[in-house]
Parts: sequence; structure tokens; C-alpha cells
Amino acid sequence: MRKQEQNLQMRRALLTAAGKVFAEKGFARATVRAICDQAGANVAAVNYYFGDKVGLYHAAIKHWSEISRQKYPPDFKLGLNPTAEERLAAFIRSFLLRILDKSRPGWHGKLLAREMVEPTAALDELVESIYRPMNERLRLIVQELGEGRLDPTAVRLCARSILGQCLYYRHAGPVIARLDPDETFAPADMERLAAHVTRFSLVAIRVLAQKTE
Amino acid sequence: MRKQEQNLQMRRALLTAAGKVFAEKGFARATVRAICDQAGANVAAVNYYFGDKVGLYHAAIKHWSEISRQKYPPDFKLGLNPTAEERLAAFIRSFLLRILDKSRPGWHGKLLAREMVEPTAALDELVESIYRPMNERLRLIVQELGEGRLDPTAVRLCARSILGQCLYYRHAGPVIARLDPDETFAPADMERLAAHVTRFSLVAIRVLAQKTE
DNA sequence: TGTAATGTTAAACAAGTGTTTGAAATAGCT
DNA sequence: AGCTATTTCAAACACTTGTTTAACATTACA
Repeated sequence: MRKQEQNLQMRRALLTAAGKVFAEKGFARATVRAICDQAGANVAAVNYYFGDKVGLYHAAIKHWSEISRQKYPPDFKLGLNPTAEERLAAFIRSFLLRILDKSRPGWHGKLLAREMVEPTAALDELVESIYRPMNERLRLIVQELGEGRLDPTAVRLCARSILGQCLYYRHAGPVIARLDPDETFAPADMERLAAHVTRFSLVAIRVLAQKTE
Repeated sequence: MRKQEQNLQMRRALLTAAGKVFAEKGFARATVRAICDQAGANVAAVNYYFGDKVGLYHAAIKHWSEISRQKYPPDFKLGLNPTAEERLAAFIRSFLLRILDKSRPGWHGKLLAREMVEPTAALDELVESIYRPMNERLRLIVQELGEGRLDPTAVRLCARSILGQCLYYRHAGPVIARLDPDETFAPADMERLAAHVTRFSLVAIRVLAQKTE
């Protein structure tokens, strides 16, 4: 095997193992030994390829957020000249699917949830590359839905109300599982979820825009 | 000093120190040494009074959730025979104040947020003693607001939409701070926040109840 | 007052952590 | 083939962790 391939292959294996272990255990409780075992590598591999544990952590977060963004673009299934309603529906749908993804790209959602509760230096970069653009996109949609009758503060609050409804399923997962143990989260359920959040938010924004005129 | 007093006093000191350190660092990164230093106790104190580290953790969670519940009853400032709208407003207000409290009782909010991301055995008890009653109370309010025109699934989804809007400020705090660095969370701001969530949810529930009839 | 129970302390322990090291193995290249 | 650069490996290192221990101090109580 060529050296260059070998290098890339081990890097990938480490990033994959790191994504899994960090998502499961968090930064503190994840051990480089567990990650290296998972990757079929020696304990020293992490230091050799990524300098140290936090280097690997940053690389893993960046890697999987890239993957996740590619899999769930925020304008998924949108035609040309979509209405604000359609854009809101697409935004909520892709956001929900992204943060609740249970496959590999879903590690990003777990990693991010942990960053929220216990921020590291990685969060600053994540906010700029992911959250700020996303937030801006959502605010434009809300603003358009309000037809100019919502002041900036109201727009911001409404955007948060939307994000909060989605993120609840990510952050409060364990509580939901205990309160409603029989509930499933199959693809069809996800669509129903997205539909609810969309309708709930849509009517609220419309009525709020009417009232404050 | 009497032995009994001494015992209670040290228990309290440890619970206070544990609340602070666990809330700041989480279970894994919190060290019993840091807690004992904070409490002015010897390293062996934790094992003497609470058996081991997890024993202290459980005791601290239970203790501060008790304190928090006493400080923010869900029917705060409600008169006799309140309307569903008033009960919703009171619920949201006290919930927001509770999870965003920055003083000692606020440790409960942080501890709970950590339990969501990384559940321990303590979560089961917390769900039964806190979340299930709270969820039930909220569902009744939503049901009444829907005037019987919302099926159980819709009621559950709406209740989650409300909780999600509130919890966003707790879970996404670091992101909010980076996106809107100038924003303050003084008492007056909290009231505005509660007012927004209440209005947003109220109109959404009302319109949704009309549409599905 | 004297014995028992209770609380406190410093020291040590055993296990696990991230990281380093220096030798061995492999691939690249002339 | 022979030399160099890169990658792998087992072992060890330095450190922190939760917990235990056994001596000591204090209070309880007869």
C-alpha cells in the first residue's frame, strides 16, 4: 500500500472512530485508547496524526459537520422561486432531519448538542460556519412571512421559537423517551413532526404580524 | 458544636459545593477534591457522608431540584379560577425563570441540561418527580385552550413546541451569546421573553384548533 | 470521668488518563 | 540493494482520578 493512501486511510479511520466515541461519551469521558481500538490503531496514532486529543476532537467536529451539511442542504427539494412558506417548510424539515439523523452524519448533531452544554474552542468556529448563516437564512424567511410588519426583535424571537421547537427533540431526547416510551421516530414520523412545527410557526408568525401592525 | 449540627452543616456545605462544581463542570470533569476544597472539607468527606461520588451527585441533584421547585411554583401569581390563558402565561413564565435562574437554585437548570445530554440513573427519578407532572399540567392547559378540538397527538406536539421554545434559551445559551453578544437577560428581558413565547404559542394553538375541526 | 461513637485528617493506594520515547517495520527512491 | 523518510508499536512516563486506611480529635453518654 502506498504511504499517502495509508496516511489518509488512518486519518479517516481515526476521524470515524473519534466521531463515534466523542458523540457517545463526550470529550472528557472519551479515551484516546477507546478511539484507537475502534480505529484499529496504536495508542500513539492520535498524537502522531493530530498532535493531541483536542486536535483530534476539533478535526472530528469539523469533518462531520462538513459531512452533515452536505447530506442535508437547507434548500432541499426546493424548486425555482419558492415562496416563503415553502422555504420555511424546507428549512425546518432539513434541520430536523439533520439534528436527529441516527446514522454516521448524525454524530454531528450529538457533538453539537454537547458543545452547547459544555462549549469548547470548537464552538466559535462552528457558530460562524454553521449557525450564523443558518440563523440569517431563517430570519430572512420570517421577515418575508411577516410582510414587513415585524420589527427586528420580533423576527429574532420568532426565529428562536422555530429553532427551539426543533432542537427540543435533540436536547430533550432522553426525557421524551421516558415520557412517551412507545413513540417512534421513523421517517414518516419525522415528516409529521416537521409538518407540525411548520404549521405551528407559520400561523403564529402570520397572526403576530397582523397584531403588531 | 454538637455532633448532629456538625453533621448537617457539613452535608449542606458539600451539597452546595457539589451543586456549584457539578453544574459548572459536569459529573465527569468535576473532581471530589475541588468539591471538598470548596466546602472546606477533607477529601474523604464525600465518601464518609455520601458513600461515593455518584452518591453525592444524586443527593445534589435531588436537593437542588427541591429548592428550585419551591422557588418557582408553576402557579405563581395566579388568582382563583384562572383562565387557561392565564395559566399558560404563568406556566411559561415560571418555567423560563426556573431554568434560566443564575443564582443558586439555578444550578438545577444546569444540572438538568447536562442530564439531558448525558443521562445518568438520576434522570429516571427526575422525570417522574418533575417532568411528568409538569408535562401533564401543560397538556391540560393546551387541551383546554383547544376547546376539545385538538386530538391527543396534536396536544402533545403543541406542548412540546412550548417547552422547546423555553428550553432553547437554556440549551443553546452559548450559541445565543455568540450570535447576539449585546443581548441582556435582566428580569425585564425575561418578562418580554415569556410574553413572546406565550403569545406565539397561544395564537398557534387557537388557529390550529380551528383548522382541524 | 471514662468508654464508645462520631467526625476529621494526612497519607497512601490502585486504576486510568494523555502523552512520549526509541526501536522496529514499511514504503519511497536513487 | 541501500539509504532515507514515514509509519507503527510496545513500553514506560508523569499525572490525575476516586477511594481507602489508620491514626487522631472531638463529642456523646453512662
